[in-house]
Amino acid sequence: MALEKKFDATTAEPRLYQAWEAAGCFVAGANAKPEASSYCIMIPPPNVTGVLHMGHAFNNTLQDIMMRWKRMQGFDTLWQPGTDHAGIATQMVVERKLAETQQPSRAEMGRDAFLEKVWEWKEESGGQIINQLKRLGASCDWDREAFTMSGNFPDAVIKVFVEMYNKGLIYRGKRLVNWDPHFETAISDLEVENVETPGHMWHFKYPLAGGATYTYIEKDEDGNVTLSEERDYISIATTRPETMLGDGAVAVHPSDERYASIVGKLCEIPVGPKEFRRLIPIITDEYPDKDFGSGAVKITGAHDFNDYQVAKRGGIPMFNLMDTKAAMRADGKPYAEEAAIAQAIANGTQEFDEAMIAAMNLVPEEYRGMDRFEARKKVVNDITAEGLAVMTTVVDFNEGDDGENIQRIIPYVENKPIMQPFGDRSKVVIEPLLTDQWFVDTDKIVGPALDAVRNGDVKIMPESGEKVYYNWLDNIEPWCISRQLWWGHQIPVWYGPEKISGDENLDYKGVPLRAFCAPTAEGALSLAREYYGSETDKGGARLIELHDDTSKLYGIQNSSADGSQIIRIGRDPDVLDTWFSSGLWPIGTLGWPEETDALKRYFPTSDLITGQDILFFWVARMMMMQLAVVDEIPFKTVYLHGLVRDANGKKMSKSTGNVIDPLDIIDEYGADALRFTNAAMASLGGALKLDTKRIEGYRNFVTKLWNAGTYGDFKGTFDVPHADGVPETNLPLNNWIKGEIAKTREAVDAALDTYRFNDAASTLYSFVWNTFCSQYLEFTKPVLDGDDAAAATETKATYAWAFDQCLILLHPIMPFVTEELWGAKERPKMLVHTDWPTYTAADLVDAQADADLSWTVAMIEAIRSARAQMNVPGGDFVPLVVVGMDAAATSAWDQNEALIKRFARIESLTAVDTMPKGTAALAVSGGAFGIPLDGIIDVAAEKARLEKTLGKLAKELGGLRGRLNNPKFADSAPAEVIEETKANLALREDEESKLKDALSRISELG
RNA sequence: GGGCGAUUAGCUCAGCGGUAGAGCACUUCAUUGACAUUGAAGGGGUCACAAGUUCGAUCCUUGUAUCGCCCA
Repeated sequence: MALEKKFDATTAEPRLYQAWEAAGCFVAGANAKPEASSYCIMIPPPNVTGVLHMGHAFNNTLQDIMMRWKRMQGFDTLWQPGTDHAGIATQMVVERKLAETQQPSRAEMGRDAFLEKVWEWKEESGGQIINQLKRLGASCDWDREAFTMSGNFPDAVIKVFVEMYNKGLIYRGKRLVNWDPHFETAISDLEVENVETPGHMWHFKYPLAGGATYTYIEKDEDGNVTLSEERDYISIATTRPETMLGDGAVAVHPSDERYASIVGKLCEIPVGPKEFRRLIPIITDEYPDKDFGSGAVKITGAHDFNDYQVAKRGGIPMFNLMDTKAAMRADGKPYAEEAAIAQAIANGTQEFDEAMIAAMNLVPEEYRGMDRFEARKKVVNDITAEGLAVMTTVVDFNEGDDGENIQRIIPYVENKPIMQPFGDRSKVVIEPLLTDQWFVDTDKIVGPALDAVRNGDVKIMPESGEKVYYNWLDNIEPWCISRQLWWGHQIPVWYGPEKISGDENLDYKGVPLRAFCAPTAEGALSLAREYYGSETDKGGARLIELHDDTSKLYGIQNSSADGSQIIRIGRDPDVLDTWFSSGLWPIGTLGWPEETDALKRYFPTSDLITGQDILFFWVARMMMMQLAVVDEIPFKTVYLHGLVRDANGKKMSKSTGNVIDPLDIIDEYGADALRFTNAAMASLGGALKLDTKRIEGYRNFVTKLWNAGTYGDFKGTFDVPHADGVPETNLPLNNWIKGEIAKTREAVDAALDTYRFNDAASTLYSFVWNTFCSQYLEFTKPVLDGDDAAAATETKATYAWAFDQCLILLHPIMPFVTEELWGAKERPKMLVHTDWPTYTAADLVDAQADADLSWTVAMIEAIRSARAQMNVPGGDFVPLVVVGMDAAATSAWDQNEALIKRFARIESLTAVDTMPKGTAALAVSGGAFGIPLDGIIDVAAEKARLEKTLGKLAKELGGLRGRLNNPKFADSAPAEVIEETKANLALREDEESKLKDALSRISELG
């Protein structure tokens, strides 16, 4: 079969991929040797809404290289693919689509109908990334494609929740969480992006209760009084005035002398209707920074994470001011009533509990329903109008009518950058909000995850990743796992009213009090029956039912007409954080909790290849959860890589317009070129800057390989029948290339063994382009074109074999072009399942051939260099002379005379006693070689050339001699280093003397 | 503020105790022999700076400067 002149990636890639799939090449265990060890990679599941971007392309190229390599080696392989349901992202996409197509909104259609729409969307347009991965050549076992909302996976997720709940690793509580007002759900702290944003710091006066005053004294570092005045207020600085309505206290540092006299007193929140102003205590806490602002801070436990801690420590009530859209609350009793109760609490005359505080709305009527940012403006204006803003004096220079300076007194507002939290999906400002949420008690499960890495059971690469991992896990916070969404795994908890202790009465206060956690509704029912007592126990007086409207959440206590009691339990409407289910990806996709064959064979998995940006989101959580659930590590090695950036190192983003679409790249350059580029970029710890020039270069490499194929085809090497073994050879040329291939195979394996994809790629690039094409291929020409039939036959067979080895070794990185070339002759197996070679350099390197060919290559290069610099016309054949040629050189010459003559354009070699005048000298070992150029030599050019070479040599010699002359070097350096240095020196000295001779001879001419 | 990292050729990056490599770009030459998506030859670097360890430092240690990322 004759090869096409060019490789047509566009048509070949889909054809080859189909052939692999049709033959089941990627199925788990395909091509495994009997009794093979397993090798498994879990794909980092892309969002079901995802489209392939450069990061995926990079990540999956590396995984595919490992898979294909291991599969050829005969491991029992599994590359487990699948997608993630991606709670927020998917819900967002479907909601947007409903809006675009004028369908009822999510709220209008209700939970069940909406979920149906999501599933519809998923069937129609979800998972398009899967087909895009195929275009990249990803050799996943698609028969096993998983989805976090399908098959056994949801059951596994629910089971884990229930087990962790029963072990006390999951709890529910009212905590301050990051609230996304756009999606109206809690999110975890990892889903918050803190961005420095221009902001303001306002300074307000909180008047002391009852008009009390104190002497406010400020001192400098030396204790000298710089300010002393009577004040009837305490000055507070805040970036969030709208939260003042929920203040529970003002805090100062215990060592702050300025305020010591008023600690314990009450002050007034200077906002809201004057007759209902609340008084709050001035307390001490370690949190305020004396040097920041006035040193006094307002404590708003329900709206700030630092304040929350202070409020918890100090037993200060936390008043929630906002609704789920982060607008000022509009529910509850009139402000006057609420404020009175709050005042009673502050005075200590009213007891309070969490539920009571949560129900209170301390937003004055005039603010109710207002957007939080509008409310901020209004608070500032109201306080300023009342004269309670701290004022400052500014001077407008030369602005007066007569050019004089004007002094103005204005409110003191600092313009300063503040760290503003944004939702990573919604991009709106996150509001800390006090809500009931489910948490994983990470403190209890973090230990084994840390130990597994510390003791080396799991290795993270690059090593710096381990440090980052420790740092995060050592300081881990509880993980908020409930989301107020519909798309996801609904929390398997049903609520009913709590029993009053020791009594059979039920205490229903409108909030869920008793949780029943079970995998199914039936399970929850039976837990509830057990708890409340069954109907028969109560003489038929009590009936336990499921409430069907989960959005109403909670169990309801009813009494029916006959006096019997009906208790309803209702399911928690919330769903689990997507990362909770992703955290179970390894066991979940392998069929857990069933003891499946796949689980036994492939778990724990081998390598995890993923982006360092999800080390915390995913890797750490998989570690914690797998260890918590099945007490085993999920994988042995984690390979972390960076973000793919553009050629200038900029993050690719739509708004910058620098996004490179991998599918466009595949269309233009072919998947192999993209894959090779990815491999070449993948140095451990390096930045990933993608330059299309580089892709173009590797596309050229694909062409180079193809052309080496067409050369072979042209010379008949594809007529040589396929053979698995290494061919027997006699010609030095063929002996030599076998050794070179063995060295390359070892280098590639060593590189892939240590995940140095870039080393593997550059080894192969350099071998194929330089050694194979520029040298070996060229050197076969005289033989294949020559008269020695036996030599030609041997060389044809060797070329065929050697080229096959190139295809095999390149296949993991460039599967398409290699499979296509492989298929150009009859083969026992497709390349994808061809055995990876195990020959070694020790087996195949022929020392003599190696030395001879190296010398030959050096000789050709030296002659070409001299010719080019001496301006000897390229086509001319010139004579070569030598003085004192040694045995090694003679042997090498004899073996490879034809090659040197052909490729360096030499007509003859003559041994002479002395160099003829006007000879261009060659820096080659084994004798003083020269090209006689009498008459045509450019004396000046030759002198310059020799001097330059001598200069370089002198520098090198200086270093070598310096070392050897240093007695300490001889004492301390290892023997082989000394030997090597000595040998090197001798060689260089010999070269130098020959060149010096040449220089003096040429000088005679000039 | 805490943590992690980077600084090597014009550009993008490898390397790593024995004074430096690749690709691209650049210069010169080559055009019927697998390949112009090419071939041949060549220029270009006190490896950020300073001190230390060492026989020897681009590499190890410490410090400085600049830049990046993550977490507050």
